[in-house]
Amino acid sequence: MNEEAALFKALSDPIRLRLAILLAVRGETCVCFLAQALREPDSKVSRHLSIMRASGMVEARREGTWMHYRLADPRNCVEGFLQDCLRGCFAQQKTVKSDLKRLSRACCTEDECTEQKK
Amino acid sequence: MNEEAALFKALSDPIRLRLAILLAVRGETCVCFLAQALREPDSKVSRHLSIMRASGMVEARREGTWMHYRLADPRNCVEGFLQDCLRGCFAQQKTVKSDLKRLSRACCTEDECTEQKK
DNA sequence: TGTGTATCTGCGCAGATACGCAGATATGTA
DNA sequence: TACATATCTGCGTATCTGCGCAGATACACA
Repeated sequence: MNEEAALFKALSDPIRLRLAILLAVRGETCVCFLAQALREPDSKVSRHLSIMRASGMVEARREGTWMHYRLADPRNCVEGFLQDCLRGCFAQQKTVKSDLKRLSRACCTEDECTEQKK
Repeated sequence: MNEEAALFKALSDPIRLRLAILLAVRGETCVCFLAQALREPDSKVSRHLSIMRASGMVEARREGTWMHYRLADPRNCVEGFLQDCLRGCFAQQKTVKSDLKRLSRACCTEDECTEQKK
């Protein structure tokens, strides 16, 4: 029960919620792009991502100096519901739309953009 | 965005999560039965319920000395997802099963049981 | 080896949170 | 009015949280 509560706690901070939505909508993304999307300092974003990682909600993959974060595959019913919720409920949210726009712009001013988009 | 985060925060404490599940599964219930179901003191349960109420997630109705709490009707997509999650994901959870069993027992040792069950 | 970029972490502070306990409040009944 | 029941609230304390800042770490490349 504490583990489930920890999942909700991982989404209980506005910064973390925005990060989770971006990862849910856009898929794997590296820290610096997320920081630009949210217009928050790297260190703050990094710290929140590590909190989310500790809850098991996100996973990370290193590629050179970049760390790519993504939502982990749902391990149970609750995580499935939450990810559907992140993807389905927030697209029209004003803050989220701005975040997504800045994320696209950040990615596309970088060389690895094409690679980033697969 | 802060309002949505507040919803997750309301479920980020194990006591509140258990309360929300009971309300989702069993419907309107009064404080003393919830306290017996969780085996926690009334004052603690009452305080957590008031936190949930402040987030808009639950509503209360007074009937004599009893206060009946229930999940509020979903006001948006997120609240809908969360309530479906509460109802759908936790039924088999060990703690939840115990809570539900104690809740049934508590209701049925009281005169207003029949009324409680409608 | 040294330099630069991206990311993470230790620290101290301010404010939030959860707790138990005692007492206050609201209501019903006599 | 007085008393009982159910619920809520104020208080003090311990713990947790989020923050900015500075510096540490990890990696690529020369």
